[in-house]
Amino acid sequence: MSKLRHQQFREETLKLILQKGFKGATMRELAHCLDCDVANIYNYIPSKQAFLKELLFEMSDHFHTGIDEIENASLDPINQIHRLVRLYVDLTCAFPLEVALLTNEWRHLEDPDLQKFISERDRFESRVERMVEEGIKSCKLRKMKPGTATHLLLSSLRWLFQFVHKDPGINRLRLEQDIIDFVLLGLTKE
Amino acid sequence: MSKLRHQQFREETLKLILQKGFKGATMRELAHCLDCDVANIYNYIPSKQAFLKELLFEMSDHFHTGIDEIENASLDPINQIHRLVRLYVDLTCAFPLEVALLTNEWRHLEDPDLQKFISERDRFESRVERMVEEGIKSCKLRKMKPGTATHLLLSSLRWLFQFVHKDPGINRLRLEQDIIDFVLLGLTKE
DNA sequence: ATTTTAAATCAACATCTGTTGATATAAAAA
DNA sequence: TTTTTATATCAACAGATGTTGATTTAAAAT
Repeated sequence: MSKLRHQQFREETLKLILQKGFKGATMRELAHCLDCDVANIYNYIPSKQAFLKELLFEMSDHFHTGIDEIENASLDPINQIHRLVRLYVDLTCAFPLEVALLTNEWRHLEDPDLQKFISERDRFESRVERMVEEGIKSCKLRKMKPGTATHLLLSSLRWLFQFVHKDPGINRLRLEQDIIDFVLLGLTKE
Repeated sequence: MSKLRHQQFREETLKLILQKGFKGATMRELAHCLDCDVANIYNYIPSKQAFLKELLFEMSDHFHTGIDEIENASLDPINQIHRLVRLYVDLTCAFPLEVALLTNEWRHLEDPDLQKFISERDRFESRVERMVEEGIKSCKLRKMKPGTATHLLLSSLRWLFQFVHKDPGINRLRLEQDIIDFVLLGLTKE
């Protein structure tokens, strides 16, 4: 089992799914991209659905592990958000196509995986919301509804993979700083 | 041609597409939702693809018309961005499911419609970027790469329909203000 | 009352979908 | 060398997919 071929397979598949969506990316078209027969693909994965499931939960775990570390570092709210942004940027730069999958294709999971995924996703958002709440309570953050603030924060981060996809050689540190500035300071000159 | 039934058809279809994605929402399942026969649906639309196409370009036009007005009002950059946020919020509150379609399903268009859509979308983003550029040049906005600022701004707005979908009775004016504050001032207390 | 239009139903189509079983070749391990 | 393992190919299936044509019922317009 050549790791290299596996890697190439994974990348081509994710590229095609990004372009056409999970349901739109057919096994036959994928085989054409990989320049092999359809049946051959099943030497790499048990099924299309299993491929989706594995990658989604793998990425979900990465995010949860990352936020574990942030929680355990006992930082003040501002620095927690710093770290959260950095987590998102780092994961997106390391796995842009996988993050795109996470954002776009989770609804094609089948029950009970779908329900499990949704609850993990909700749990992640709750953890972020708790940080934001802390920040507002301690007056480090501007007073606003924590739910709204959390959604806006995460919404800003969700399309990061497009940056990285368009420009793979992007300066990660610069990107991190720009996003932190946007999220914390907004667009206006203070 | 009962307008009411048409409206109901449109809404059920969009709801199903939001839940399952365009390709995942099958005609048969849709028929089941509408409690009618599959063939009957074709009294309302010429084809699934035509339905997608019509709604996407309808929404795209709404956004362009909105930004036309903003450009013609000769406002300063800050107020232009105010108005842009309001445009997004208003359209999302008026057509939440259609905005979701615009965000999630455009890649299922077929050529040449797909190409046309993409170029319209790029044009919209360019128009926003021009506003942001103006703002930075005239020192009303913080100095940063206009491309990054634009993407972050639009990214924050893109998931608005989730707010509205979760809570249809949401206070539109309050939402507008919260978003404007986030986008312009960020999360921190100045 | 008659004509026209909309809305619904049924069975059926051609095509595309993911997936499999049997099998052959190439590479690696013993 | 022999044996095992990874990789590839072929043809095929069972089920799902969007869509159609012929036909009927219900409503609206004249």
